[in-house]
Amino acid sequence: MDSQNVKDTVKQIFTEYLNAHGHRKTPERYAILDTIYSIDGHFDIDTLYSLMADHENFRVSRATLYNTIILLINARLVIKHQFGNSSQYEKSYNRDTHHHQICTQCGKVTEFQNEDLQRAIEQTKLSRFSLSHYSLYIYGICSKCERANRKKMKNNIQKKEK
Amino acid sequence: MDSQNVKDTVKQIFTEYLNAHGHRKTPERYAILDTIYSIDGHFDIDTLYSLMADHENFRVSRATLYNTIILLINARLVIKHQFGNSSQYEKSYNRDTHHHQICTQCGKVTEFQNEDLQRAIEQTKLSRFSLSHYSLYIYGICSKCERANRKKMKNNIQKKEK
DNA sequence: GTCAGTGCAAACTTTTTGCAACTAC
DNA sequence: GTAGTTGCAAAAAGTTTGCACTGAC
Repeated sequence: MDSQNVKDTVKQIFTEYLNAHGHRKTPERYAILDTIYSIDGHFDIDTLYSLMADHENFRVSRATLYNTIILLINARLVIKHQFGNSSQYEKSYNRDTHHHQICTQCGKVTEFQNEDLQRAIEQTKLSRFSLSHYSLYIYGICSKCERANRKKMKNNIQKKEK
Repeated sequence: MDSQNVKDTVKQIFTEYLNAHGHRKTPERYAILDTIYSIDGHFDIDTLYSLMADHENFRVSRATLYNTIILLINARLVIKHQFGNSSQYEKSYNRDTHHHQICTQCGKVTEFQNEDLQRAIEQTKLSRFSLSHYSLYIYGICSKCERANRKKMKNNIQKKEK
């Protein structure tokens, strides 16, 4: 599915959601949805705010962004993550299931896919709970920080030997 | 291992950590560690603050709690979660690996264990990344909210029929 | 004695809320 | 016309920071 096709489809899903829940179909809401589906990867409210002001030339208040994102989450078109300080979001329609690798040192988030893992999670029997979605966060040290640490440690030892 | 035994062990681990990193061994730090290892399940900074003031009769400032928690996380004695608004923490030494089920409606967090799932995650090959720990959050609707929703929906239909 | 650590309050950041103005229906 | 939405500013909530004081080493 190409990008425009996805945008049209999510627009339709959102319209149905708004209708079903008696919400109004405002231009702000569609502009926000469109912008979000132009973003690859994660974003936070501030980034979205700037993106809309700069590129789409459509100014919406932060309050509206927060309000609309809640609707989009309920409509299953956006998912919310909470690594780092501010909440991060990402589009969820037509995206491959993926997991997150987070470096505890530099905070860098990397996505990866693993079908076995995905299958294992989805096949897990949950008692008295109807699953909607899930997030797996794997914490550790990325190779870049690992290298930096080794270098640092080496320097420290050399200093001590002096 | 009984509770006192665990407390003694983590105290020892913390002491080693503080020594190794040239940090001071203050009474505040040990009181915080002790309180955390008296708590079952999750807690946030505010809860910890109240607990220490009320039960331990040991007043520490929030700033110190934040500072100390970072040390404890680095010493692998505490892990941090970020569901809901405020950061949640839990002790991590001598705890069984578990996963989290979060109700998107009422926010209730339930823990569950599943060895197959645990094995699948731990066996996942990660490229250029040294794993330290992981969190799996499963989102959905808990049975309680599910029931409430059904009831609500039923009422709505009855209202419309009038 | 020195400097890391602490408490306090102020600052900062992110998110929520109240209210007047606006507009989709 | 009316009630749901929006923008704005203020408030709230959580966390960080600056600074003077304290106490672990």
